[in-house]
Amino acid sequence: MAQEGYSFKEIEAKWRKKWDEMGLFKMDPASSRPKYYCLMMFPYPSAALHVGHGRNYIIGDSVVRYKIMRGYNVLSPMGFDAFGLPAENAAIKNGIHPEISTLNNIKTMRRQFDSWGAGYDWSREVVSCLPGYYKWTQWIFLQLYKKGLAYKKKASVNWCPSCQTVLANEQVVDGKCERCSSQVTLRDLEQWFLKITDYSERLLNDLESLKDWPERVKLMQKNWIGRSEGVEIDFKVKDSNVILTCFTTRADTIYGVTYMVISNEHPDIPELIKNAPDKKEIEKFINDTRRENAADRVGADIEKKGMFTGKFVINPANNKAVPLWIGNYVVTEYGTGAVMAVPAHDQRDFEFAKKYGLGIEAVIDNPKEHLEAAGMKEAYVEEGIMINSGKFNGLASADAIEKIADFMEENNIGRREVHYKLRDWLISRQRYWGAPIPMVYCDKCGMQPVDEKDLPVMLPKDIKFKPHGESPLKDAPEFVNIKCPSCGGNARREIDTMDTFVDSSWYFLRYLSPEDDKKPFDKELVNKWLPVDQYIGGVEHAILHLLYSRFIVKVMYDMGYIGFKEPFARLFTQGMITKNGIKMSKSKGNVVSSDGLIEKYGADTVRLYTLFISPPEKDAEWSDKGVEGAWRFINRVWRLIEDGLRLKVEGSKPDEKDKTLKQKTHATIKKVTEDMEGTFHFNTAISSIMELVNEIYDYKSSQPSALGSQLKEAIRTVVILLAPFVPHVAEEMWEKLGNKESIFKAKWPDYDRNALVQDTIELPIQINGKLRSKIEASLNAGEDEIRAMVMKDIVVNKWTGGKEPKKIIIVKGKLVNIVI
RNA sequence: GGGCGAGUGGUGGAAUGGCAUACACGAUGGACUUAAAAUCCAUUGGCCGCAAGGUCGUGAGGGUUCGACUCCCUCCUCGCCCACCA
Repeated sequence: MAQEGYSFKEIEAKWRKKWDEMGLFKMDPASSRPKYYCLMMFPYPSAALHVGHGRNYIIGDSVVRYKIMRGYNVLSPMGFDAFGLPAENAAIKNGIHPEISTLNNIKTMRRQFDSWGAGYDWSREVVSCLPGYYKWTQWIFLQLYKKGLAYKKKASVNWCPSCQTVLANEQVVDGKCERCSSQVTLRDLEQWFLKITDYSERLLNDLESLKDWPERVKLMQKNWIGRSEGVEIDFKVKDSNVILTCFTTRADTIYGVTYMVISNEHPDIPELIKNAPDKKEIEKFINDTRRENAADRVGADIEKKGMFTGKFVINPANNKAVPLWIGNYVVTEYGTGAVMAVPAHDQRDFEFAKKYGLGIEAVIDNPKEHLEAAGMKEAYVEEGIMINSGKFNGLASADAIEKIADFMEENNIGRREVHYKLRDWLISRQRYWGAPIPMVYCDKCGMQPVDEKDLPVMLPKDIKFKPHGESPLKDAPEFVNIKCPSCGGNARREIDTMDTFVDSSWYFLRYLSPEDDKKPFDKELVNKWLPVDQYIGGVEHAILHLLYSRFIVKVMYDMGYIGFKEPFARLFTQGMITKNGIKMSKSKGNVVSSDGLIEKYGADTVRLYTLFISPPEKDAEWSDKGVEGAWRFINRVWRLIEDGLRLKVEGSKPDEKDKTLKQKTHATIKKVTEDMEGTFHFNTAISSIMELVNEIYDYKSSQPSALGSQLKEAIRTVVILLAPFVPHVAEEMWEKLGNKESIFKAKWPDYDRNALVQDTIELPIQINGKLRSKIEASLNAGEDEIRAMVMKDIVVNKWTGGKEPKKIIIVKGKLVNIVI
């Protein structure tokens, strides 16, 4: 229990007030110190935060405080990603307007940030649901529209029947709605898209420039963009004018094509089947499988289904006619929606061919074991030697890919192409609580953008929250009905709002001039402060949020609004805190309230434990007992200060104990500094400080009366090194040690290289067996003694037996081995 | 199915080629106390041993090396991301 110990309540309140007064977290625009922009992903405002949330902000705050101590002019802003579904869903349920609940939650969250001691420059707060912000989200939409990067099309979209809204592909998890877990269905709606696919290549290539991003995140982005090089090949449909183009990365298998299969949404289907005798059946098949596809985004192991169209296509490589099928396993949006099927060398085609009795023709031979098409149990997808492929026989398949591509291009039957998995970004939401899309529809003049000077398009406040499949804005006539900006006649507003990922794709630019009502961001300021030096957030945003932000930044760059191409120079993704092995959530009933713990132990204890629990990029299991340990440690240091104040320093005789303490002190500075600069492994930084504290206790108990000056330095060092982690109590201790200024004005200590123990010494020497045993016999000798022996006996070369040892291994002062 | 990561005491974890288990939690015993709390001290991987000490030990098996938790190969288990992307 926490009743006996330092009085954290007073101390924490006292120093928070001080920091506020001294403007510790206010960025100084006039400063000449080097800048450091440390950005936390701005949160969605939710009511009750737990220790898992706390971890994110505590990590960020520790970095910020460390950088302040290192003399940087730090920008550490905070804001709120305040539009979004939960507030609107709550409004439907309990009738409280989203704006009211959201602003209330923001208030609560600000208080909780405070309670963790997390410091921000609140004068720069950004709240995405306020008109002063979403005005500029709308402005960004208009810029994209101007550039032809925003367009509308009818699209088959994921529809959540429960939320009554459209979901992005990414919001569909295992065929279910990410938020409410209802089964997702398909719907055709006119939707707004942003043309992120225009930037596929650059979004991919520029990943390389992001040296300080976790490889894992870059890989996820890379896979998401999904670039593949291949060939588009034209197949003429027999007895028809239609030419079907398919995309393949395996042009080497072209001679093995035994059928072609197109998606059930392929645009040429009506033309292809218009005279088919079983047209009705085919149409039924198409409708059935489309419905299944929608329901079965689960993916896993859907049964492959297909139907013959009655048509044949001509393989341009060998002029053979092969049947044309419609299949449920062809992805409409990828490539051309048509696939040349090579059952012998593609597992999916193999399964399909087996099921429907289609031909299997081997054209790549396995060099290890000859392939017989008849006996194949699965497709052979590896490289090999070309067979049954006309003039390409005998080539290695990898070479044949190039040769056949050349052949296609020369004969104008195909061409090299690059395709991406990345799809355009669907931003329309049939929802109220988001930024209205600034477009107008006039019966006479058609669709047109809202004039920039008329922004923002304000969200009306008086709204009925009754889901009916369209935006609630439809029921706000004063919003919908306006005069056409061109002809002045009757016109309607767009009633869809934007995906909140649009809001969050540019907020980091707004922090530099949050109040500016003339422009979204200040070119000069953002060019000075961005890219963000350190971005910190959850790995769940590793793909979408980061990709969208990178996209918007590139567009702004292309339009000349900013001078940098990537928003975030360095990225850190932290793990979440679990309890009983699962993520904390109200519904699971495993939430550890941070307010309660802070009440009991104070913010510093909660911070220390949170940082100590595990390396911050990993998930970590919460333990209430562990908190007690952190509390004990802080009190242990606290007592050290109080004792230290009573000590009389005797400036005399530094002995062996002083030397050890000095070594430990400097080793600790080195360790903590390296962890702060590099991996953010606060857990090992803190444990090394704990070791130093233990060392100090040892020192004290061994020399209770005569205490050297080394003790003072060690204690002072402990306090400074602890400051980023437990700022309040560190300040208090710093003051007790007689310092007048805040510890955050103190200089972070440099370590003295000479004071450290040299870890390993490698000496190139010669040696024979006799000396070896002699040295081994003195393994416990000090480092100097071993070295002396080496010098005396070996360098003089008296023992050389013709053998040349590679090195002597001495680890931490002891001979470990002799390499001959 | 593909990609990535991880597997170390009772627990969280440390060590990235050099004393395996730092630091902390928990546990056991002790000191202090009328008692409790707090604090301090000792022990805490397994096995053998009264002890000194010995021996085995980082998911399993093999390899490289004077030396492997660490590097390489095969396999097992778990986690995350993607998933019919031709």
